[in-house]
Amino acid sequence: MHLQSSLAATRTILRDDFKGRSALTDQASGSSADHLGVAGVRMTWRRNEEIFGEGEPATCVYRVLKGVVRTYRILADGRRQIAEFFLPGEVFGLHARAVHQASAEAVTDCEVVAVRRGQLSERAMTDGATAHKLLALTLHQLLRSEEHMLILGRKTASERLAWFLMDMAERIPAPNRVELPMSRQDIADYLGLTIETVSRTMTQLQDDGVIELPTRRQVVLRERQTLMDLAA
Amino acid sequence: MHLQSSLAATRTILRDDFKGRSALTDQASGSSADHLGVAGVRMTWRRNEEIFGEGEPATCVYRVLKGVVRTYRILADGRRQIAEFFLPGEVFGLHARAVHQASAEAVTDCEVVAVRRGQLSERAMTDGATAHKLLALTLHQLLRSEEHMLILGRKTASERLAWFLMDMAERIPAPNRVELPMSRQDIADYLGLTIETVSRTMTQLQDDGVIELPTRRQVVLRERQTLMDLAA
DNA sequence: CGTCTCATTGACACCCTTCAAACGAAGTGG
DNA sequence: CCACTTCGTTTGAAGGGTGTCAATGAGACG
Repeated sequence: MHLQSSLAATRTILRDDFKGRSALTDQASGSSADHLGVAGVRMTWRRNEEIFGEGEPATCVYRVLKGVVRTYRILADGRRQIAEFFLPGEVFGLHARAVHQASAEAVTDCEVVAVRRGQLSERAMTDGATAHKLLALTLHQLLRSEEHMLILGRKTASERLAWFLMDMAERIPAPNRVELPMSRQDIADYLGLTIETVSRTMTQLQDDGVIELPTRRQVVLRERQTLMDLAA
Repeated sequence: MHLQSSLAATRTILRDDFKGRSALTDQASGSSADHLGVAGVRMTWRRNEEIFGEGEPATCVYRVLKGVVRTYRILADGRRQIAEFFLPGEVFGLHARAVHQASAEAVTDCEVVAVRRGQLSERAMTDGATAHKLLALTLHQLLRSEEHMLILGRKTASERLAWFLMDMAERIPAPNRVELPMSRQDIADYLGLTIETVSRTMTQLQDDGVIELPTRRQVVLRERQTLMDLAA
């Protein structure tokens, strides 16, 4: 668990070093952009920077423009569960309470549009279409998290990884080749495994001819059907 | 896995035997009731009866009046993950596209109010308050499922069980005594464990003096703090 | 008192984790 | 351009927590 503890330490450093600064640059670079029919502020975050933390007041809802974001929960001893990765076009920060129940960080350098929750709910109150859209986004997330639960509760390491690869392949439209934006540690924390198991399972899938790993961040899907069967 | 397979078999039998019948009685006993500001139909279901199945058209949103409901997903080989238990007052059936993505069954004999999705979304379109309520319910579910993910991905058997017991204790208001409405198999499938591990862990907690098990369905919380610490 | 279902307990196996070391790619400074 | 460092990843060996298989036990019901 010391790996994750050091990760947490890194995070704290990053927060202290850069957060204030980017908060400024964010404001500076903040050209207005449309998001759910509400004017939003464009913001940029660096790799591993914290976007919001558990317990902070939830002021905004975000949409990813470029890059990838992770949301997660963490235990006192460093055990981390990544709830979701958000790719360009996807919306995160939808939370029930006034206070964030999870943390969000930039997996890669990224650019997002932020919309004030107040403005959004105000608009939703009067505009049925916006309310509907908001509900649809939330339901989509709920749907995904229920599938995620099945993965975490009932699937083996290779099944989890196969599901993950197929899911990424669907979400990043690219024929039989997936560029993974996140580290092995992120994948492990997303799938409820250790980094070693992720690595070993990757190698195993490669040895079986199911996938190919030209570089550490690239995966070639050799036998889609095998992956589909595993992921099912 | 044969235990779960036989469970599946039992379910099929129950579906074939009773579903048609209760569908009739449901209509018969259907007195109108209020739910989310929309008139609903009161329905009753027997223990282990299927309320809706994965893949069926999603016609209704439900609210529990009496009894307990479980929603779950199941794999081809019988592995089952229970997403949530719904207690009196709680709402289920939200998570849906046109077709249900999970199944729902009665854990105990139960009584629910069903509201047509069509009517509900129609009302939500024009009434901001209803839309807001609907969104809040969905966000609450999402919040719970994210915590559930943390449990499934990162916690040990005793931590899972402690969390489960504390959660049930909060939801069923009763001082230091929890009446479990569901079987060990249900608990196992909710927590991503086997029935044997649930049983062993229960016994262990009892041996440690943390809980007491007067009957199989009753749990006395002896050391709430210990449970809280484990569950955290 | 039998039967059925569900729960508990035991013995053993195994998948995944833990601990540890080696490896490799990327960046830095000489 | 090459050592050197650093961080992330891979690989190995060993151990443990949970699963599997099997038998026993305990309520519920007729």
